[in-house]
Amino acid sequence: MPELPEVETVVRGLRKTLPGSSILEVCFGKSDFVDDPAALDASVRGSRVSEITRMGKFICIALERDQREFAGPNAGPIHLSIHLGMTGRLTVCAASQPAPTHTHCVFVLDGGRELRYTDIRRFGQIQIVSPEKMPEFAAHLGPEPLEISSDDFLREFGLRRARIKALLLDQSVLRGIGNIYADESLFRARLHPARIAASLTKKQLIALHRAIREVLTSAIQFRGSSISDYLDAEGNRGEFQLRHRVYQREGKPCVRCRTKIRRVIVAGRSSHFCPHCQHAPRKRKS
DNA sequence: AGCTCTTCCTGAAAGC
DNA sequence: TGCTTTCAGGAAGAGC
Repeated sequence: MPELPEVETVVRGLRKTLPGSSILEVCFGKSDFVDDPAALDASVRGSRVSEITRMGKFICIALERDQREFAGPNAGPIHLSIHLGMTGRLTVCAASQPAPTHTHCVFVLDGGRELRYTDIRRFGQIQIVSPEKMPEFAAHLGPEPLEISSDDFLREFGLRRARIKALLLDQSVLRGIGNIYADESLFRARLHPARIAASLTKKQLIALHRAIREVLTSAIQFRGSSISDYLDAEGNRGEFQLRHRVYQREGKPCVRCRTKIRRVIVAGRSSHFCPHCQHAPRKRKS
């Protein structure tokens, strides 16, 4: 499932071919995951891609719109914001290539190309964000985990009474971390996912901050983790799944101590950890 | 504040 | 073999 490293890889792939492209029209398959498909088409039809950035797990495609074509309040730049959900894929390819099943949104480009959004489960979302709505959009998201300073990290986590795993998954605390990288970071920092953030020592929090940076940086280098359906913008698999130390390794030996990796539900999510390296917190309830 | 439960959706895997 | 059930999970919202 696409998290920060996967989305970053997709964005880097899109940057190779998409900037400067014109969008001729948008075609939908199933469109129940889009608020207003007709409005989306009207907003992007005739626009030109300027730049592509990432905000947490969101792909932001900046579009320039000619004043002559987009009159009045409809003129000016906008952002196309795309969240891949669990199974979303975004690829650029020749229109002549057969579209995979579950391709639900096609941006027809100049030069006989298409930007295709394929999403088996349709948990993703595609929306238009105007410049004036951008601050509000960004306000729902915490800092980038690769940019937050250790001081800010300590401040954010040090006082929270929630379990550390829940906080790592909370996009308003940090943007971009999902289940894979939460588990992998906690393993590397040797912290049990159910630990209360505020109960952690400064040293432990610093170790976690560092582990997050290391895991995400490494995962980006290996172009993400291809478990389930993830493929990058060029249709390639990532390789970081081969380097997972706990995620989806239930019952397999810990790479550090050979103890069997366990899986429990924390914050409503499967959480993989080594019971020897990551000590459970003191019992809070039955 | 933070927890749990529910909803959305499909396909893989388990159960019978 | 073949059908039915269960489960996974990102995010948001409800209710406690």
